[in-house]
Amino acid sequence: MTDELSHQGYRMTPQRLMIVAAVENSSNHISADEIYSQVVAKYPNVNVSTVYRTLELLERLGLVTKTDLGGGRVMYHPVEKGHHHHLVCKECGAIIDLDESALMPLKESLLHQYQFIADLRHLGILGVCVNCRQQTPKKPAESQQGE
Amino acid sequence: MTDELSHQGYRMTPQRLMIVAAVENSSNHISADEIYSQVVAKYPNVNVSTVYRTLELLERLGLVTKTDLGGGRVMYHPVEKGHHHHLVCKECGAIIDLDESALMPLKESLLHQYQFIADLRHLGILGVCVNCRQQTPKKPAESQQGE
DNA sequence: TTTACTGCAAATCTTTTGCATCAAC
DNA sequence: GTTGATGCAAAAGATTTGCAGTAAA
Repeated sequence: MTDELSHQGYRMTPQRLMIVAAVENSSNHISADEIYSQVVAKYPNVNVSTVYRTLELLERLGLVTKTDLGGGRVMYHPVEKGHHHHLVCKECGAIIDLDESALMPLKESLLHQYQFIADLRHLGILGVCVNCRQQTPKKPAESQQGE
Repeated sequence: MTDELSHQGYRMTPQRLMIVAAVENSSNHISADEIYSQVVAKYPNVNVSTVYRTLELLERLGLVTKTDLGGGRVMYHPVEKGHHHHLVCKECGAIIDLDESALMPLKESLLHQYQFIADLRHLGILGVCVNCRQQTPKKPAESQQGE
């Protein structure tokens, strides 16, 4: 990503480097807020607006994608890590990655029945995961709400 | 809905009646903001917070569901009208209703392969609709990769 | 009369923007 | 030295909340 940036003539500032690193090191998806926290830890002067501006740039260059899983928090993930989808557990907030192939039948049926080209990059499916399903007791959900 | 409310001991205020009416009369999905606009037109004194509080109540009572289609606007729709899903066109913003049956195969495969109980009431699928598909082919990067 | 509901204003929370300054090239 | 990038503060947009007054039952 940094190569791509400098290649395209963008300046390589320490802030940018750290933000890019945060996105690249994220397992899969990361919010602007999480990136900000990470960067601030080592570079107390950075501002959130820089994070947003950098993410916007990365998105414009096609290096990261933005996903709105609902709940008022947009997630970012590096394109180079490939596409994946999310099963979001509404009990415990866990995010399970879903293989692309699981959605191909849906994509095809939408295309044939509705002539709709589904962009399944941005898909989050809400539900209940295995663990929460078995431990019926409701945890005082900490991470998510968007019921 | 009004029956249900008064039945449960909630007070029937004119504001509440109008908010409920707005939700019931909406074709399918309506935002808090749209409800507010409708209500304010006839009752200039109502406040947005009343709209939100009423929607929260209706949701708690299981009379409406909340759907976050992304883009920072939450949509509400009456449960009694049955579930439906949305195909959201990212070109023109059109929202196409999708029959529940189209998603049953997905729901089942998620259950079997991931032991995940998908709550498909809250699903919005981004993509490109028929009209926009036939017209100006815009961003080559996006439509090509099928990312 | 009682207290649930409302309006208002102010607070959140996430993201954006204007602007003067600063630093990458 | 240019001018693109940053920090700061303030704005914007959606939603929430504290509080005192009001009206439904």
